[in-house]
Amino acid sequence: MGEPTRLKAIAERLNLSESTVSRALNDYQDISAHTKLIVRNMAKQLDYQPNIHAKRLASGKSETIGYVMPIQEAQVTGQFIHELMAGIAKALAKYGWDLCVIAPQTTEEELSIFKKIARTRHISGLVITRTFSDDPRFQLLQELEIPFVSHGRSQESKKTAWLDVDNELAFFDMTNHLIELGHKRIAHIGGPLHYNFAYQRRNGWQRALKTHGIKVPKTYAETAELTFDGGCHAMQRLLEVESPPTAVCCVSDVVAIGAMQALRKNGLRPGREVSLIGYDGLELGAWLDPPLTSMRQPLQSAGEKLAQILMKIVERGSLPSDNQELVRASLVQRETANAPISSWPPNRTKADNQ
Amino acid sequence: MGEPTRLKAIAERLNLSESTVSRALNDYQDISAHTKLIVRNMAKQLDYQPNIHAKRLASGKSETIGYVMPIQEAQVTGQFIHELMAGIAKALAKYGWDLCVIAPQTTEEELSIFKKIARTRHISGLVITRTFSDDPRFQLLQELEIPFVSHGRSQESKKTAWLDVDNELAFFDMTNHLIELGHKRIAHIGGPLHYNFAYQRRNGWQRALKTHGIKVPKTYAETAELTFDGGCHAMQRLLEVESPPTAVCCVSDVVAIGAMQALRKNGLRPGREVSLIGYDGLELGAWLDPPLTSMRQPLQSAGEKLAQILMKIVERGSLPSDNQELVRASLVQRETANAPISSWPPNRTKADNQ
DNA sequence: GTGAAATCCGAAAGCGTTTTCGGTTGACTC
DNA sequence: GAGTCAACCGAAAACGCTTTCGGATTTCAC
Repeated sequence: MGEPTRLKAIAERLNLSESTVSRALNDYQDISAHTKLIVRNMAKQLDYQPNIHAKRLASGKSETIGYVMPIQEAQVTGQFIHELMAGIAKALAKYGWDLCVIAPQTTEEELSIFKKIARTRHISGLVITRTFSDDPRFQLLQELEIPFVSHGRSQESKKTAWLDVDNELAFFDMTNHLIELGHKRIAHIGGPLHYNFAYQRRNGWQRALKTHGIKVPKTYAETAELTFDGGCHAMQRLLEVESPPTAVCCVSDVVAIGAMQALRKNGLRPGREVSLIGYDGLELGAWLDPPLTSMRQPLQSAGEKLAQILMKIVERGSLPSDNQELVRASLVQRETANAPISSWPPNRTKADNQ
Repeated sequence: MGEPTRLKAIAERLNLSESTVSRALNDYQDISAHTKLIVRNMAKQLDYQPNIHAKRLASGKSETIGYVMPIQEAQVTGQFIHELMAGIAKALAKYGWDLCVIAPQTTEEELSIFKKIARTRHISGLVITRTFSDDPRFQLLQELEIPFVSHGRSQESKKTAWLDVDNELAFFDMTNHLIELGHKRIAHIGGPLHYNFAYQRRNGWQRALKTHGIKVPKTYAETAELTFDGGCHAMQRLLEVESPPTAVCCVSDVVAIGAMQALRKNGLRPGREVSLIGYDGLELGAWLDPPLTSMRQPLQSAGEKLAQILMKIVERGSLPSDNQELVRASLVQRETANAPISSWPPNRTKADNQ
C-alpha cells in the first residue's frame, strides 16, 4: 500500500508551505483562487486524505457524534433504531463526520458515560432517543454542556433541541379517522405514562372525542406495558367492561398486535367486531391476518434531520431552542379499521347511541 | 466545567516527567511498582481522561472499529442488526474502543469507503455482515490489508476471520425434527443462491432427507426472494404441485410468514395440514396465529465474539485463519410444526408413502 | 572496592494537522 | 514616486500524547 499522502507531500510538489496547503484545502479567504485550485488538484491526484487524528487534535474538534442506543426494553425497537441510524449516518457521511454507537447497559452507566464524554470531548454531540417524561439525561447533558438533540421530548426539553412526531396530533387524526368511519365507542390502550409520548397520545385521543362531543366511560382508557402481552391483557379487560368499545386506538403496533390476539381468543375478528389502529407502521403489520392499520412516522428522514440539527449546534453554535421541530405521522391504511357493525356489541345497553 | 486534566498536571503534582506518567499509566515494565501506584492514584483523583486524539495520533492506533450496516434490502433485518451491534459495542466498551457505524448506500460506495479507510486508517478494523457467496469485499479488504471479521462466510473466506452459524447443521436439525414428527413429504423454500447461507441451508435440508433415505420431487426445492411476498408465492407454487408437501423448511422467518399467508388463503392452517419451520427466531413469530416455530442463532453473544476476534487481530496480530468459528442454532418450539394429519393431502397418489 | 548489569526515570523527538502572526509583494492613491 | 493598503503566503508554535534513547542510580558478583 505504501505510505499515505501527507500534507507535506503536496507542499513539496508544489513548492508551497504546509500551512498554505492546509488553508487552501480548508478554503481560507487569504489564499488566492489560483493556489486553491492547484492545491486541490494535486490533493486529488495524490489521493490525499487528512490524518483525522492530527486534524482533530489540532483543531480541537472531533467531528464525531454519538448515538445512544436504547437498552432493549420495549419490543421490536430494532427496526426503528436501524432506520433512524441509517438516516443519521447518511447525513453525517456527507460532511465526513463519524457516527459512534454508545450502548449503555443501564441508566447509571449511561449517565457516567456522559460524564466521561464531557471530559474527553472526543464526541462532540449526542443523539438520544426513548425519552421519558422525567428524564435525568436532559439536565445532566445541559450541565455538562454537551450538545445534544433528542428524538422525542421530555418535561425538561423547553430549551433543548429536539425532533419529535406530533403524537397528540397523530392520535387526534387516528381517532378522527375512526369517528369518520362511524365509531362512537372508541377506547384507547395507552402506554406507561413515564413515557412522554404516552401522555401525548392519550391526550390526542381525548381531544378528538371531546371535539366531537363523544363521551366514553373511564374504563375506555386502558394502560398497557409496551409488549405483546401487555396489549393482549389490556384488550381482554376492555372486552370485559359493561359495554365494550367498537374501536380501539393502540399506543403502538406491538400493543395492537397483542390486542388482535385477545380479540381472536374471544372469537372476534379484528376490523370486524372491533376496529383497531396501531402506531409505528411496522412493516410486519402488513403480514398479519388481517393486516394492521397503523400510523407511521418518517424515520430515515428524521435521522437525517437529527444529524443536521446537531451539526448546526456543534459547528455553528446554533441555539438548541431554535431547533425544535414537530413532524406529522400519517395513516397507513390496511384492514383493521372499518365501519362498526350492527351485531356488536351483542347486548346493547341504552348507553350505546348517545 | 474547567479544563480537563492533562498528563502535564499529573506530572507537575508528583514532580515527575510526563513521559514517566505516561508509561506508568500504560503499565510499562521500566517503571517501578511504587511510581505506578502513586501515578494511578493521582490520575484517579484528578479524574484524568487521556485526550483520545493525541493518543491516537501519537500511537498510530485508532482503537476504533467499524460496523458496516447492511443496506436495507431484506425485510426485518433491523432487529438482527440491533442485537448484533449491541453485542459488539458492549465488548468494545470494556476496552475503551469505539464502534463507528458505516452506512453505505450502494456496494460501490461501500468499496470506495474501504479504500478511504485504507488510506486514513482512522478505523483499524471492520465487521461485515450479509455476506454473499461471491462477495467482492473479501478480496478488496485483503488487498487493502484492512483487518476484518465477517458474520457469515463467502467463497473467499478460507483465509479470513469469520463467525458463522452452522447453517447446514441448522437445516439438518430442522429437517430431522420434522422427520421425527412423522413427516416424509418435506419441502424447502430457499433463498437466492447468491446468498452464501442459502446454499448451506438447502444442503442441510437435502442431507437430512438423504440420511433417512427420503426422496422428494424436484419441485419441493423452491426458491424465494427473502420477503413476505416471496414466501407467499413460493408456498403457493408448492401447493400446486402434483402432491403437495406436509411440511416446509423455510429459509427465514419472513419467508415462513409469507408461506403462512398462502396457506391461509387456501383455507389451510399452518401447523395442521402443513407444518412450517422458519429461521431467525424473531420474537414477532410468537405473535402470529399460530405462533411460528423457528430456529434461533445467538446474536448478542455473536456480536461480542466478533468484537473480540477483531481486537485480537488488530492488536495482537492474531492470524485471521485462526479465528473461524461456527455456532449452532437451536430450535424455538412454537406451534407450526406438528405431526402430519391423515386428511392431507386430500387426493393422495401412490407416491405418498414411499 | 571495582566493574558490570539492572533498574528506573527524564529529555526530546516525533505524530500530522491547524492557526496565529508577520512579512513580502504588487497595485493604487495623490 | 513615496506612502498606503490589500492580497498572499511562510515560519513557527501549538495540540497532548507516545516512545526511543540515554543517563543516573542502585545492586550485585567477584
